[in-house]
This record gives sequence, structure tokens and C-alpha cells, in this order.
Amino acid sequence: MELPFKPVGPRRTFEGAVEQIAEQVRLGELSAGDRLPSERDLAAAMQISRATLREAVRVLADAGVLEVKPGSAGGIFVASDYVPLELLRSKSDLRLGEVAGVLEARRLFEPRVAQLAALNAREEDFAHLARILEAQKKLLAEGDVLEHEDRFLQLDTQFHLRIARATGNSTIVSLMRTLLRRLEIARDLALHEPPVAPWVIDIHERTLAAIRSADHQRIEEVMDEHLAGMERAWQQATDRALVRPVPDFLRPVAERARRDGA
Amino acid sequence: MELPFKPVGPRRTFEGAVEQIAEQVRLGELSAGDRLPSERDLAAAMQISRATLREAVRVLADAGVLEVKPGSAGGIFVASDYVPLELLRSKSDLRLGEVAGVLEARRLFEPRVAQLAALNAREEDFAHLARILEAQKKLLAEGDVLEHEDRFLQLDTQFHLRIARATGNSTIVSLMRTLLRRLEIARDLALHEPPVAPWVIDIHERTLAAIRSADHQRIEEVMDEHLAGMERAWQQATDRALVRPVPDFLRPVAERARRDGA
DNA sequence: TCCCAATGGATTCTTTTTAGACCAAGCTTG
DNA sequence: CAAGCTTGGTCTAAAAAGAATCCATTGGGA
Repeated sequence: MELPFKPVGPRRTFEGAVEQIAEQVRLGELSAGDRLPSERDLAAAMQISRATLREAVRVLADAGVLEVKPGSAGGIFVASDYVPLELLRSKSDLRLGEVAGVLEARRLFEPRVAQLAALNAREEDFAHLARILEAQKKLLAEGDVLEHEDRFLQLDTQFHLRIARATGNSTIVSLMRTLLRRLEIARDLALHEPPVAPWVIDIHERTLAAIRSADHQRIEEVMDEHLAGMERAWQQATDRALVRPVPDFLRPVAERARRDGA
Repeated sequence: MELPFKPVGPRRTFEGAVEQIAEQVRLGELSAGDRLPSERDLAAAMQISRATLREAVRVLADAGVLEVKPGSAGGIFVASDYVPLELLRSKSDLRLGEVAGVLEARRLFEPRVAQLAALNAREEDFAHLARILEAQKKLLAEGDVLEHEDRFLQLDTQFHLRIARATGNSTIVSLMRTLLRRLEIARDLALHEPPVAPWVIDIHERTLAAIRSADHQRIEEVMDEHLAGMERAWQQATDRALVRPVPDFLRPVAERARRDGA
């Protein structure tokens, strides 16, 4: 019997503020150049004192994520899109045996999210997704993928969250955030599963195209390919099969038909 | 443009501990009679000081949720399954316009969870689900439903979480917790949507039977009926239609065929 | 130009939380 | 029975966070 009790909060309050701002930058909800609300407004929104908020800002400024400028037209600005992992260290823990469950949950959740996104996405969403892909391609072209592996993974996370936001459903965004948080932990546990950058970019491009086409079957198929690839990578990285096979009803209809016919 | 910043934590640390313990009792992860770890272990697990933990326990004991007994064989015990709402007041906010999104997310998520649960549930899970149903029937028989409406809703929440736990996938449990947290807030906002107790019990009984049968199509159909009922109730309570119609791919295949045939 | 409003920067004082030690009660075991 | 362990109960000093105030800089508007 394990203890079901989790840490009640960040050890130091300002760390919670650091994490919250860092996560928003990491997930792409704040981008380089954006100006944050004033210290007073931020502190009020987060329900912490200004002194504590300032300590958080100082940490983020030291890390190069934020930049503060005094004066009437000054304020707090996002200085960099990239957030070092050290600033995040999520509170929730995940045992190694539960990593496969993250992939199973993605099977369950993400294809439907993508389909719903296809029904509700606006041009702005597509543009944002395309922009993320461009950034990844740029990293690849510059050969920085290995060096900045984490930067590449961060963009991957942003891509999936952005699809969730395209649904226009805040509950789904909330669920996706929960899922992605665990995914990032899982990636850390799984010995830095090597992302084959060109493959990821290719599959993401086809995912974007599929969502744009609003062809539900096509979305299901490309999502299946995406997740099947992740499952293979996990199996190779850990040298063991998935704890459970993917259940039939989580596979696309077309594949079932194909296999049943064969 | 709204502020995307949330409160960083409970105003007072001990409130976080209160909420965490209260939520576990409310969700049925702790039941009456259960003994909690010692104050020292609990405080260590939650990463707070013993003094703070004790303050939380005092609040919960005053509320009748916990009972503390000194001595070597003593400890902290769950005194009651029921948790007053006042102890929970979740931090996250939900605007009225986002309530319909909770139902949409359930459409997306819960049918698949139930299907996966059917593949992995153990007898212990079925027994627990049946026990929750018994408790609801008992409330109904005693005519206490209106009086203890919240008690009834709490059992409803426990039912759905228990299905998620039957999947044996901790990530899915985590997602379901996120979803149910928003559902409880939504219920509060939606003018206390009146739960028609006999209907809920009936549909839950059929949900349990469907999961037991492991017939995926049957699960989808009963889940559809369940959620359609919730949608109707929401529409009547708020006197307006769903912001969006339920997309086709979230409806069970059988219904699509039926409608297309008609 | 000159004043004002808004910004970050810094100080002070109070409350909360922490960390640790110590006590009293009561079961368990030798 | 008696020693020893674990339990909750209590207290204290130090660290952290909160709340409030004042300062310095800067840009925009009267």
C-alpha cells in the first residue's frame, strides 16, 4: 500500500510562481517579447505578495527567461521562448511502470481531440501550428536538434497543446495539460527516448494537414501512425514490450478492416 | 484578454492539506474507518511541517470528517464518508459559458474509459461499483435525496472515478480527476441541476452491467444515453441549447446508423 | 515644459510556517 | 509486570511570506 498523499504545494511559495510562469512560456502560452502584467497585478492574480512574486521574477530573470525594465513604459517581458527544465520539475511523480499508461491515455484521448479540433479550429490556430513546425525545421536545419534536444521536445509539447486549444474547449485544454505534464515526466524517465527529428516533423506536418482537411478517418489514421511510432520507440528504448497491447477499439477502423481482411 | 494566471496555492498552507485529504474522502479513495498514516508520516509525505498538518487535521476533525485517537494504537481515522462542500472550494474557476464544454469533454473521454475499464476491471472493482450503487439506493429509499443532495452527487462522482481506476492506468485516473473536479464546479454553477435520482441509479446500473458484459457497443450506447440525459438536463436548467451540437463522431455507431436509416 | 500616473526597487513590521525538542498516554513484547 | 516503542499533544525560536509604505525612474498628456 503506497501513500496516496502528494506534496501540498511548492516548498517555497515563490517556486510555485516560477513554475507557473515557466510552464506558460514552455507551453507557448507566452512568447518572446510578450509583456506580462505589472508586478502588482501579477501578484494579485496569483494571490501572493509582491515580495514573493519579485523573488520569482528574479529567478526567471537570472535564468534568462524574463527581462525587467524599470520606468513607466517598462515592465516584465518574456526574453526567451526556451525554458530550462530545472525551472519546472513537476511535483507529481510517475513510476516507471506507469509510463506505458501515458501512451495508452494518449491513444484514448488525442485522436478525438484532434477530430474535435478539426471541427472548430480557426485559421489562427493553423497558422500557429505551422509556426511551431517551422521552428522545429529550423532547429533541424541548423543541426541543433541533438544539442538542444529539450528545445525540440518543448516545441512538440506546444504542438499538441495547441491542437487542444483549437477545440475551443477549456476543459479539454485542461485535460491535455494534465496529460502533457505526465508525458514530459515520462520522457525524462524513459532514458531520453531519442526523438527522430525528421520523422516527428513529417508526422506533425501530416497531422496538421489531416486536421485541416477535417477528414476524420484521415485524422485517425495519422494519429495512429504517430502513436504507434511512439510505442515502438518506447519498446526499443526500454527493451520490453508494452505492458498491454493496444485494445482493438482504440485502433482506427480502417486498420481493423485491413487486418481482418488479411 | 484575460489573465491566464491562477492562484499559486492556498492562501494558508494548511488549507491545501485540508483540501487534499477532503478530496480523497470525497472521491472514495479513503472510506469511513480507514486509518491515515501517523502525523509525522503524513506531514513528511505532504512536505509540510507537523504543526501545519495538525492544523489541517483539526479543521477536518471539527468538521466531523476525521477522528483522532491518542496512544500507541491510536492515530487519525476517517469518521465519515461525507465531506461538506465548504472544505473543498476548488481553486480553478470555470466561467458559465464553459460548463457545456465539460459535457463535451465527457463525451470525448468517458465512453473510451469505460470500454478500457471493461477490458481490465477486476471483481473487486465491480464489487466497489455495486457498493456505491447500493449506497445511492439506500439514500433514495430513505427519501434523503433532496435533503442530502450533495451526498448523492458525491457518490455519483465516486462511481465515475471508480470506473477510471478499473482501467488500471494511473494517467487515466489523473485525467478523470481533472475532469470530475471541473464537473463538480459546473454542477455548482448550473443552478444545482436537479439529479433525478431514480434515473441516475438506473443508468448507472446499466452502465455497470454493460462494463461487466465487456460489450463495447453496448457500453457506448448506455454511455450515450447517460450523457444525452445530462445534456438535456443542462439545457432545461439553463433554458438554452448546447453551445455546440454533439459532433457525429462522438455518437455511437449504432445511433448514427439508425438515424441515417430513418 | 511640467506634472502626473504607472512602473520596478526597497524597507519595515506582522503573521504563518517550519524545525526541533520534549511530554503523556497506551499498546506490545520480553 | 516493566521496558520500549509509537502515538498524538505542546511549546519555542528561526525562517518565510504577507501587507503596507515610501522611493526613483520614466513616459505621456495637460
